[in-house]
Amino acid sequence: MPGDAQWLEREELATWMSLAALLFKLPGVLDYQLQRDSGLTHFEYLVLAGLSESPGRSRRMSDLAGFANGSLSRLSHVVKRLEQRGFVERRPAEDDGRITVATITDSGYEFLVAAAPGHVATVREYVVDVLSPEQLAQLKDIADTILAKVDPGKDC
Amino acid sequence: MPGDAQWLEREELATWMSLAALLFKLPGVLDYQLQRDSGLTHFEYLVLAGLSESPGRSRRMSDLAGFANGSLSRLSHVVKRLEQRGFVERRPAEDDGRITVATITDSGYEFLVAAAPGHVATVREYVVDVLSPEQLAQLKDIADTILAKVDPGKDC
DNA sequence: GGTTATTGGTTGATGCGTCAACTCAAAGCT
DNA sequence: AGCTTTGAGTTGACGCATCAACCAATAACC
Repeated sequence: MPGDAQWLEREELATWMSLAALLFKLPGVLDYQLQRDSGLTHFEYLVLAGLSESPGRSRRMSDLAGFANGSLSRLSHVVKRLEQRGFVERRPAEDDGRITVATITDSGYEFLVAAAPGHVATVREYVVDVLSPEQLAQLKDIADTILAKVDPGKDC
Repeated sequence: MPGDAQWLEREELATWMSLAALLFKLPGVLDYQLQRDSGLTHFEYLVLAGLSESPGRSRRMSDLAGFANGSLSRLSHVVKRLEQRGFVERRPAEDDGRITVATITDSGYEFLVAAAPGHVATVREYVVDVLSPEQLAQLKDIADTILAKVDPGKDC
């Protein structure tokens, strides 16, 4: 029923359908490229990237989970796999035994460096380079606005 | 190709990180609400919605897969589950035995109608109502632009 | 100071998505 | 007609994410 808060107006619906389609398809494109060229998930890539740019190439698990936008549980599984591949190491923090600190290894770092250009090129090809500078700015505002609602307390 | 081909500028990177966070988190919010309140996936919801608004409440599988932004394989699995729940029926088309036509049942339709308000409310709460009309228009343009690159030949 | 609560992470079962292999039907070809 | 090719959809195995239960270490509290 149009006009009712219970439903979406035509314009609203059209926008939502476009966004929904984007949410379904864009992750697939990114994962496909990374998987094919580097055997990495987008999430795994973010984990390695998050470690590589941290001081000491190390980061505690919760922090890393926040950075990579995933749950701690998910991260734990993923880091275990990355550890088995020799890309990451884990050890408890000295001052607090509850905390686990993950560190990217040299081979993990090399692997990331090898994977990065292809990933960046894909991000450029499908997102950055198809939008105007104005649209990029708009997109950032829009995404941040929604994220503030979805995930209050991060960023801000 | 604007910009340095290999890396992202600061602004570009910030935008991309925001979008990436959105891609990770927004689907979770939507799926969570639908799962909790109706025992449906967002994808399942789209499948039922796609059927409900089609003539004869029926649609062929490939068409439905396109509408719901998923692969035919994925749809086949999902429709099998929905069929087991009594929400959907499948039968081959009369004129072409290769084509499978899916139809939403009455109980599936009732179920969808019961699930819709909560889903719509969530979409409003996290997306539509936090953005200005201007931003909604921008978002649609942006999403469609990216989708045209991701998925050339659909829409537009 | 000993018990309880809380915090940080891990683990295992379950369910869904993906990929490749497969089936069946309809055209194409000769 | 036969043989092959293409198109539409299904299936099964495997991998990953989620959820809930769990464990360990620290902090709170009396």
